[in-house]
Amino acid sequence: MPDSASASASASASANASANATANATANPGGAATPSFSPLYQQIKALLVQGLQAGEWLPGQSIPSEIELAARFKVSQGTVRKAIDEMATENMLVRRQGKGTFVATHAEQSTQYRFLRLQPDDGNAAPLQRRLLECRRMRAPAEVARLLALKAGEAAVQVRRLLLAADGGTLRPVVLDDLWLPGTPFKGLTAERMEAWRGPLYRLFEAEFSVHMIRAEEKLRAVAAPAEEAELLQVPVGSPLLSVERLSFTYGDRPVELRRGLYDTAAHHYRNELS
Amino acid sequence: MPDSASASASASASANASANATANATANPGGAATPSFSPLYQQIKALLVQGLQAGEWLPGQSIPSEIELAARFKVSQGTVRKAIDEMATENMLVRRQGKGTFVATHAEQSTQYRFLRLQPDDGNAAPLQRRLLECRRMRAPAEVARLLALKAGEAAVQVRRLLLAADGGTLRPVVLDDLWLPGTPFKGLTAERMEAWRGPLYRLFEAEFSVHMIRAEEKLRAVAAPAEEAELLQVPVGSPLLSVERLSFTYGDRPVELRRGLYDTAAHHYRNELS
DNA sequence: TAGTGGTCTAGACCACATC
DNA sequence: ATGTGGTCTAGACCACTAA
Repeated sequence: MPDSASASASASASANASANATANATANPGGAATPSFSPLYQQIKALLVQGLQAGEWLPGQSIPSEIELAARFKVSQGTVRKAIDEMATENMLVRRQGKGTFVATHAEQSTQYRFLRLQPDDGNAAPLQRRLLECRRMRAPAEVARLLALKAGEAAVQVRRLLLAADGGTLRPVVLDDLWLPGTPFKGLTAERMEAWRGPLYRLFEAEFSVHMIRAEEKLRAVAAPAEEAELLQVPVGSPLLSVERLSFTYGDRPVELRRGLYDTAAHHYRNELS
Repeated sequence: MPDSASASASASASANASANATANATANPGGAATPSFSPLYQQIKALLVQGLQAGEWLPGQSIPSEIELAARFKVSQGTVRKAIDEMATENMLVRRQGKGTFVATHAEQSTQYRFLRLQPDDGNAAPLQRRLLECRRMRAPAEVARLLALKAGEAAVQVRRLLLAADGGTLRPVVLDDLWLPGTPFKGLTAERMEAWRGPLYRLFEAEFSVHMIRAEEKLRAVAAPAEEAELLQVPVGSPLLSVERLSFTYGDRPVELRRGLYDTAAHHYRNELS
């Protein structure tokens, strides 16, 4: 981003471009130097991400127009455009022709359950019912602390819940989720708060705790249902279940949720696209 | 862009652009018309895909430079660039600064097993051994024919194989794959041909049958190991296995492979990235 | 040194949404 | 009519590769 000298307002990024290019050219011959170079549009992108992280623009709101951002950062509209393009393909921003560019949110219908890849074998899109089983604050177990980058013994919130599908009048459990959330950002999270909430969990996190999930990694395996989980899912002990361990990240690639789901794939499957 | 008069060779894409724009503007007021409009770079992209499909440039080879393509299609370099950009993000092309743009291939180390999301729980990247169990031509079963868009009773090739991991000196089966391939493009595919082949299967398909997989859809579920499959995978009958049904597509979004894999996830997991 | 892709700019015009 | 993103162009210069 802007060169270190330009401490004034909005930091003439154009000057930086040349500065960076030079730095890059001169740094490499010195040995196995740091990469230490990024194109202008990457610097702009970083600034925009900072803005998002700082809450300058909230999910659902629009960011300034390309022209305005170009003026603010003292670059051409095309450069801003390229920065926004990347952020749009990463689902951090959503462009809407004629209206503006908006901060992505888990509120809209289209992106509501974009991290849930489970779907019914028949195309029925009947949304799943939720049933909260547990929600308590505790010290994060070692493994959880490690994955969430918490200090040993730091506070965490543990949540357990069921997702149920309407199956011809009766509700059949399909997913058993265990969540761990870092205690600090999720200070006021209680069972009541969750029970009262209508809508996706990630929307609650956005709206009430300013935590926006933008990316996740999942590890899948087939496991045999343990006794307790089998009972909750109403399947025989030892039934094959799909285990999905998810680590979700927010803006700075900071992990903010660990989730272990057990999916009953008798009438559902996990859909994935490869390219 | 080029004037609309340039109707000469190579399908002056520019002429289309204006034509399309006009069509679009006039079509909409008429009612719920077809979309029937695509920007110039999409038209260029379509032409490039046609070239790939026709085998004008083969996997691993370079396509003409942006400047040359711009001249050929009578558009600006930037328009060609945008077309190539999209194809690169879809993994159809690979850009290499200073060298050129190349047709993607399953030959290179980096993209060798890009459709195989299974990996060992420890980071060991020891490649899997193969063992071919079966390879025969047959009439495609109804379900297979449907998914591969074959006519009922058309010829297909069925392949069954094991993938095994080196586990401290001994080989342990990890994956049991069942493949169905359309008989026509895979005319000469025999067990001997596959046995003799060193390298990824998809590389063989590219090199010997001109079938290049560029995209796939997978459906995952947890299942209990049936007797026959359990024995092949050397696990107890009823063990939980990850079932992965994959449908792979080549250039025109034509399905060209149906694969059903059973993964033993005792020491491996299926990795996925969500965004 | 020449050729390739990569970045950046400036300006024109189109498509869409809103007032 | 105005403002937004979307497309297209033309040209300059940088970074990388290979001869």
